[in-house]
Amino acid sequence: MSSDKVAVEAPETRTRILKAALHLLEASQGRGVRMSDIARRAGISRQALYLHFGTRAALLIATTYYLDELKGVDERLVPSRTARTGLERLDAFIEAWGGYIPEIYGMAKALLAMRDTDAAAAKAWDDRMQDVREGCEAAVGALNRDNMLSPDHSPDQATDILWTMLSVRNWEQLTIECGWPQERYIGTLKSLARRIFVSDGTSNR
Amino acid sequence: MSSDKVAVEAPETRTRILKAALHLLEASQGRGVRMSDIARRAGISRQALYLHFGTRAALLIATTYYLDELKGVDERLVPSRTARTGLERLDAFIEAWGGYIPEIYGMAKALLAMRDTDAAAAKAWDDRMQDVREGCEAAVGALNRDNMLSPDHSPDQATDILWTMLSVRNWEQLTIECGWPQERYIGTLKSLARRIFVSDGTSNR
DNA sequence: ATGTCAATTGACACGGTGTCAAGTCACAGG
DNA sequence: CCTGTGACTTGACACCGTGTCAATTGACAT
Repeated sequence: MSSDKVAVEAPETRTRILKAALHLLEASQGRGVRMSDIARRAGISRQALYLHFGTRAALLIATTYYLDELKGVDERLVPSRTARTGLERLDAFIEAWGGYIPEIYGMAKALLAMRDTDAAAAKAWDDRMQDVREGCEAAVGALNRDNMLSPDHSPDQATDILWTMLSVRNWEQLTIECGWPQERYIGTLKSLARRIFVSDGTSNR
Repeated sequence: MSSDKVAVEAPETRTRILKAALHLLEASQGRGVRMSDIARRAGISRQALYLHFGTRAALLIATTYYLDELKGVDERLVPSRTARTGLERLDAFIEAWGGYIPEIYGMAKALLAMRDTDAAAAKAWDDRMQDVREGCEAAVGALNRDNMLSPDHSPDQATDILWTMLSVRNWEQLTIECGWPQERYIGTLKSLARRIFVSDGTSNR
């Protein structure tokens, strides 16, 4: 019925490619996914891939944006942004980002692997991480505004520490290498963050 | 004077190779070091490299052993092993390992990059990290024996956390990306570890 | 009929690792 | 002195994965 242009039969090659890339990256934890694999799964020739994305890095980067859109990063951050207290904000942010990591892990891993060799990939990754850092900064700032930030750390340093704690690598090490279930990861990180950043004497539990 | 076999003129090709690899890995932070680069710097042909090390991974792995020997890892760990209290042991271990990281960073980075694609490299890296983990376990155990381990964490979980805190990646993020000087890295990690693992009420400073 | 757009096929360049064959050179022992 | 032997050299080549190019096809629109 409703005709607009092509639709239905050909779901926009470009998005078919992105879906294929996403699926493969997820399935293989980001390791060993070649352009030809993605092409095959998208049902096109390897060369046609390059008609849409000039470079493996470009495809990977486009896939991250697609993924964000798909998973609704922004909405997930609403609880954090609307938190009333600094403590709530810290918890909400850890929950949101910490819960997002496993969903993007394959992508992240692949992009991270290119970071050392490809400048565009490096920039894309660093931009993303900068966003996360801003989230950390905001949480630390909220804590500070509540006079709850431990005097042991300046806001900047606290941001550095929180940002590092919440890195994809740390998630990987704790869940995949140490075998922690996701809930324990989230729970422990929340409690560690409180213990580290929230000043003593004032409610620690 | 003293003649043993060859010596002086030909410093054992093998070690010349290892030295070359080491130098290049250090100088380039482990990125973009090719077999041909190492060969050139060692003053031999690329193919001759393969007479000594069958594989890039094998060469990298041999280089880590050489590096350990050169830098005397074992001696560095003596203060940690001979510490009288758990607290001392924790501090000494953080100082020893945390101080070792910058010296092996280039190597580590190169090995880490191969980890995802090369099984031998993965095993070598994981073995090394397992050693570090044992150091963490020992420190946590000593703390526990002193009844100083915070009841918030089981020894196993505490080990996981300490091990993750002390990862090369975290060192990289804090010093290289956040620009922390090495002393601040060591100092902050020590204080974080105390804050996290040492039970409240009993001496925190 | 013409043009254009998306895609196809096949071929090829490049960079890096790893392999192979043949040759050189020095130094040993009979 | 001749003959190994071992370390090394040179040159060529295979394999992989990325990226490029040229020629072709088929569908759709004008």
